[in-house]
Amino acid sequence: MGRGKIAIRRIDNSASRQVTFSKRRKGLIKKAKELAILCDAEVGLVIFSSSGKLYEFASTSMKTVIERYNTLKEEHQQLSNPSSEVKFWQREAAILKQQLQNLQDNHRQLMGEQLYGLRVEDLQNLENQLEMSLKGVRMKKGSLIHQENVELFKKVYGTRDENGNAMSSYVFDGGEGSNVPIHLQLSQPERDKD
Amino acid sequence: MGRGKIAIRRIDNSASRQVTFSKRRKGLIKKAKELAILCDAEVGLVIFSSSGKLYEFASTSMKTVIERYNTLKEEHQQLSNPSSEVKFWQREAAILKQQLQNLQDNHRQLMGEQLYGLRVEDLQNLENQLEMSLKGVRMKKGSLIHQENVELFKKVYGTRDENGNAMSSYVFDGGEGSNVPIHLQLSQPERDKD
DNA sequence: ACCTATTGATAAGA
DNA sequence: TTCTTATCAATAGGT
Repeated sequence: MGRGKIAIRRIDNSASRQVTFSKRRKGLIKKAKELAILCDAEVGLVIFSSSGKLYEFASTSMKTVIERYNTLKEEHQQLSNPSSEVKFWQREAAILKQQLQNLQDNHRQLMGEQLYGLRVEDLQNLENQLEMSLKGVRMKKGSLIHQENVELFKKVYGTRDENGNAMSSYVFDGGEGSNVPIHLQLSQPERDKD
Repeated sequence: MGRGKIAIRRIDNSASRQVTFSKRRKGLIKKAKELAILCDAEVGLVIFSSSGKLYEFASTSMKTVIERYNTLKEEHQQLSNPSSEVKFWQREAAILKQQLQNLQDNHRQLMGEQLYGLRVEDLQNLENQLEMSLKGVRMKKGSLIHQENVELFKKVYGTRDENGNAMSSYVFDGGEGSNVPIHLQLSQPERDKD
């Protein structure tokens, strides 16, 4: 529903993911309200953004909805473990936080940001890494594009080869030492439905 | 959205209320799914029909969502229930783990690895990003090298030893492609902020 | 349940 | 973030 249709998969670009989140969250909550009013239903909706912020809607109250839900599900089993377990999870979280921090710094540098603490040597390493990555990406893109061309070619010319016509008359060498396997995948993977 | 617009208030006719409930419930759940996938959000949705039947959707599991919700709410009103604190840290760890996972995937792609699921379009975006990064890194390296040359120059010509002799007559030009490590490092790198 | 005229939601861009 | 607008998607009213 917009200037173009989009596939339902995680939006890579963080900024547009955020924008889409705002718009769709608003739309979703509006429709939840409408359903509750139009159809006299009790609705509870909880949304956590990827950054952990909470958004909620409840036609009555969230407490009521959750209690009704739990009652219906008869899920009242509580985990009962003491407080030393708290320390375990705190440590777990601290470790993960540190790893995240490191990776994020690394990532920002890879993205060409936050370069201020680096020495020439570090920058050179970064540059080399980026060049390697670029090479890999371009190679992959090249073979992918070629693959699509092959499929197109087959669709146009290659359909009938029972009568002795060659399926294809050209071969892709993969360029610069390409060792990417070529998958001829004519059909799209099925998505879930419901 | 239909043959005519309708006011958002309870539908009196029981039959059409039921029909509308079915249609909109389905639409609402679809959109909840899409939001979760597109925006990497955790979504929980509970719907009780006016006749009391339960319908639900959760991007992870309803149990997880409700626990996260309750934990967050308890946070807001002073924490420190022993067992809920455990849950809090478990959640914290889970969230961090997920973020780490996402970043790692992202990182591997930036490093030119794990390119197999991507479409040409994705690869093009990656390539563009890498080129931008490379540009930034090279620019930074260039200005750093220049700065070091200035420092060197000052040491060579601006500082003499006790006998008035120049310490060195060698001048480094630091041109493109140089990867000779030079440690002058006059200032310490700044660390992170929040 | 299926059909489509219409309204509603929203992707992209400013 | 908000506004606009071209397009795609959801659905109201019928069959």
